[in-house]
Amino acid sequence: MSAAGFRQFSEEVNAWQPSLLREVFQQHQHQIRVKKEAVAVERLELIFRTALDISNRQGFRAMSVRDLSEATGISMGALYSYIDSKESLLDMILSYGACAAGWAMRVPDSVGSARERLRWILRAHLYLSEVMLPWFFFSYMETRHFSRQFRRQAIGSELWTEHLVADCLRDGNERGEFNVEDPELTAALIKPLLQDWYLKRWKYRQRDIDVERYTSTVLDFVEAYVVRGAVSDASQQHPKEKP
Amino acid sequence: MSAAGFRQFSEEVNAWQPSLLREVFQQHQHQIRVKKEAVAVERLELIFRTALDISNRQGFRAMSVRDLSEATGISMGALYSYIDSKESLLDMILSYGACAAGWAMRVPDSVGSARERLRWILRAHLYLSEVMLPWFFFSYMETRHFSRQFRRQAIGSELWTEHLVADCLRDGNERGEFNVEDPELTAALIKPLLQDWYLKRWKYRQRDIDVERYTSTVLDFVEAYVVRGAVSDASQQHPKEKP
DNA sequence: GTCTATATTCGGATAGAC
DNA sequence: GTCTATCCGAATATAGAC
Repeated sequence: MSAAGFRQFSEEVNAWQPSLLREVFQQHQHQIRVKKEAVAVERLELIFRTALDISNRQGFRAMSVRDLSEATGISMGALYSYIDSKESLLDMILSYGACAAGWAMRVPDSVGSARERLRWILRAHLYLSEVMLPWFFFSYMETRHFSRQFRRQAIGSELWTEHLVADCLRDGNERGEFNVEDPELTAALIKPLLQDWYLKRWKYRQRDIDVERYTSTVLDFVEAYVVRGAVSDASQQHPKEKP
Repeated sequence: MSAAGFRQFSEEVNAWQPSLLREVFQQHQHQIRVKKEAVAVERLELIFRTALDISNRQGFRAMSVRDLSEATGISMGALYSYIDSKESLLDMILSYGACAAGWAMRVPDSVGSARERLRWILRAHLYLSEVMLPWFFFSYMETRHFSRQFRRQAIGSELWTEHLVADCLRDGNERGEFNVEDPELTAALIKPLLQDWYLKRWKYRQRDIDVERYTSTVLDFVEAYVVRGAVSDASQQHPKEKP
């Protein structure tokens, strides 16, 4: 998956959505009484989208299945033939997003410089969270209410991104591109900069800051710290963003 | 309020707790049937502490008043003579924390350099959130479930800190201490670095990172960006932390 | 596959004895 | 001021007709 311009990234992800939904349907067939894939996938998309929307305003627990029924226009009875329980709805929503994220965040093998890889990772994370904003917000805010199993999963994915960044920083240190005293702690500090984009989306929307502007500012912010005092620092003090 | 060492800061805040509780009691007397201040203040402290604890694990909405009754050892009936309703409990908890925050974040007039003022603000915010961790976590996570009125209040206080930082950055630009292209956006990016401390406390505890270590890393991180290319940059490239 | 109607559980709030 | 017992509305989940 390339992370060049946001427009292109967004189109690539959206082109994948249908096959993601089919995968979720197949993985959860034992919880879904409806058998026709075409019908189910269409309904599931509506159910997930609506559930995320309501949950992100009121919280998942506060969303009654009745609310969901009314908002989707699907009756209580029918709804319960797509979901086994409210818990299994949560289950499906989570694996839906996790599938998408796992797929979109595959770092390409093209080595390149550590700096370029760092940019790729941060950019991909920000772009992905913009495309799947409701899911990212939901996942962050509801994690602590999950069952043990799901919570572990969510925390694991939080740490996974962090390790990806930390590895990149260590690599940059070795190559003389970066000069980072504590790569783990630095990676930990970079994470909330990525998360703020989907947690405070309302604020950035109000201020007319789009995802590309935010991304390039974060990259600047991070790079100022990580290249400070590095061997190849002088030549790249104020690098132009390469799209 | 000084923000020198964390220990000292913490003691100063804790010395104020009793009078804060008394103030909350007096402000909410119309919702509290119990009249003796001494009794009420002691019980309220227990109620708030326990409510924050349960809410931060399960969410405020998921915490039943029965849960709270059992955890505090106060019967349902007695509990309802301290709170008018679950909503008014929320009300009291919020003003309790807001009082404390408003009091502890008064920036001292001693001008000093912009850099020193920036340090003071960030440090005070981090230290305060460490002392009142449960309240900060609660306030962040539950804001979106609040009623219109409380939500405005919470958002206002989010923006207030941000403006404080933005002003400081603009001032630093004028003095030639900083070189920040967009003070508002930069302040917006600094905020999540402060918030991560109380949102992911478990992670930092696991890694044995204490509040002073975290604070000095954040200060380094932020300063690398804001002083980059500033007039007085050269002389202060790698400043030692002054306690 | 979808609907309406309902069984059952749970949580907020109160009454009234002590 | 504190307790026990209870009311009542709301939410999950299901039964059974179409």
